[in-house]
Amino acid sequence: MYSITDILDTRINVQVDQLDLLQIASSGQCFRWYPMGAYDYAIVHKGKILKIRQLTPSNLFIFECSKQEFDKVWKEYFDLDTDYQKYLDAVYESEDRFLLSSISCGMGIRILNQDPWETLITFIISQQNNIPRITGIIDKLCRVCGDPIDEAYGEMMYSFPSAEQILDHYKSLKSIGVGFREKYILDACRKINAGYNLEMLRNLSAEDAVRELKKFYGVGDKVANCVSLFGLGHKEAFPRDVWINRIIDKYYGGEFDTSRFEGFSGVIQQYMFHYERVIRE
DNA sequence: GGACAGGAAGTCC
DNA sequence: GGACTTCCTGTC
Repeated sequence: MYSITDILDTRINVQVDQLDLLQIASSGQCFRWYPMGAYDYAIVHKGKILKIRQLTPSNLFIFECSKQEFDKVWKEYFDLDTDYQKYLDAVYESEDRFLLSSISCGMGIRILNQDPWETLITFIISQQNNIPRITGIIDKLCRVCGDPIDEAYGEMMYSFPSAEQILDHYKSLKSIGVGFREKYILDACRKINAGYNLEMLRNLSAEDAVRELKKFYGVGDKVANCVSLFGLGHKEAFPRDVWINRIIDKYYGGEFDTSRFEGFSGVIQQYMFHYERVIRE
């Protein structure tokens, strides 16, 4: 899955199978990757900045961080302890033509383990919205409400704001451009500020976690599944958005059987989503 | 270049 | 089934 090939004070070299930064950056699951070149990114996560470079076309990566931080933060973020080959093998065995094309096209996509609070707000913002604009709104939200962390490539990076920080700047939400989603964001902030613990949703099944998340105002089936998949580690969560519904109509006659990929259909979903978007362009 | 219309990882009522 | 904020993108 991965092996560390070299350790220095401030960077470590890692060899990883099934990881491609450009693929993940364009897969629509994360919005805080700042490209510094196609295979060079500054990534903000849990108040930390990672500068990472992929040495293409190899599967070698340079993580600019300590060994300790790699073990504590980034290993989990990139899901490095998960073997993605077994997901690919399941698709090979299925002999499903659309999925075979999807994984071929999306080689190197992983499901990142992002922060559940950040994914909740991010995917509330994503509704009825497009990816470039989502990215811009999230960036503004962090600049206005978050804490400055450090500079990366000459630009200041900000943490994703807490519920309290967003509430402190609630008057700025309009100028940030969140639009009609403002009331949803504020409701989520108040719930979290009152002590709601999203982390506990990890202990539930994906189905129960989705049911709980849908109690948030402005969180429906799609957003709840995204939070479950990208923020809570529930790989069986299967977000159905317009793209996925289009795929199911077009290639599967309106019915897609997720039980073929018990426990990881969300991973398969991500390859499907990515492929349909790529071929549409 | 600048105006304009269409549409966007949905949800609520 | 219509309304919802705002702005990115393609088109003229």
